[in-house]
Amino acid sequence: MPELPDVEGYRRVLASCAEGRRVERVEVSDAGVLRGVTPQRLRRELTGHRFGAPERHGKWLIARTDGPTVLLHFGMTGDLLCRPHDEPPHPHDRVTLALDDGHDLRYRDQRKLQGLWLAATEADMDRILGDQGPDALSVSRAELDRLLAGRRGRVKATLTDQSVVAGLGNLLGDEILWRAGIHPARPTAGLSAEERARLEREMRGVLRTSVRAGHVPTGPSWLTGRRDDPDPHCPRCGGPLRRTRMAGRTTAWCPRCQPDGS
DNA sequence: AGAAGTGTTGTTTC
DNA sequence: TGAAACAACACTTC
Repeated sequence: MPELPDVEGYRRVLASCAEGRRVERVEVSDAGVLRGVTPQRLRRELTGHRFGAPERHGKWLIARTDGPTVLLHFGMTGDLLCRPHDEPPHPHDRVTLALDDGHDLRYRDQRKLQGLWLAATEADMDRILGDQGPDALSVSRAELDRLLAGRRGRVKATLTDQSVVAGLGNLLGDEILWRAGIHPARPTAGLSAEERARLEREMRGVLRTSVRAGHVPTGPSWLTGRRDDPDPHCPRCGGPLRRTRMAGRTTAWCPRCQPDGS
C-alpha cells in the first residue's frame, strides 16, 4: 500500500528515469485512471515537454515538466515503473509515457482507486491536492506538538489524517503507535508531553528506515510484518495482538505494550 | 460460488 | 467537530 516511503521510491524512479527527458508519446490504455483530463488533452498538453526535478508531498507525486505538471496518487495498488520501450506491457499498465531515450514511464495500477491529474498552474495543483498538512518527513518535534494541539479525535485518526500530517497511512500509523507504546484509540488531546515526544521520535525512526527501504519493512521486529499473521503476536512482548476496525481500517495493536489509558 | 476483506480517497449522515 | 458508513476499484480468500 503506497504510503510516504513508497511514493518517495516512485519519486526516485521518476527522477532517474525521466528527469531531463522529453515525452515523445502518451499512451492511455485505461482512461479510468485519468482524473479531470481526457486522454486527448493529456496527450496534447504533455507530448514534447521535458521533465524537471520531481517532488513529493505526503502520498502525492508531483511530476513537473517545462509545460504542465502531472500529479500522481497511487491509491492502494498503484506503481510507477521505468521500462525499455520494447518490454511487453503488463495488463495493469494504465498510462505509458514514452521518453526520448528509449524508456517508458509506466503508471501501473490494479484497482484504479486513484490516478493521474494534470495541473496547468500552481492554483490547479493546490486545488487538486486539497488540504494537506506538512509532509511527515519534514515535521519537527515542535511542529508535531503544534499539529496535535487542539485535536479532538483518536490519535490513530489524527496521525493518518492527510490534512494534519501528509504521508502516513494505515500501516505506518499502527507501526508508529506500537513503537511509541500508545494505544490507537487514545484521544489525541489526552497525550502527555512525554508521549508526544515518543510519537515524534518513533515517527522519524520509522520513516527514515522505511524511506530507505522504499516501503514499510516487514521484518520480524516490525508490527507490519506480523499483523496479518493468522494468529498475530507482538514482536516486542510476544503477547497476542488485537485487531479491530477504526476509522474504517483494520487497526492492529498490542494491548500489553499499548495501554488504553483507562 | 457468492460474500467478505483489503486501504486510499471523497462524500454523506448523524 | 468527529466519526461512522458508503462508494469506487479489482482481485484474493473464505
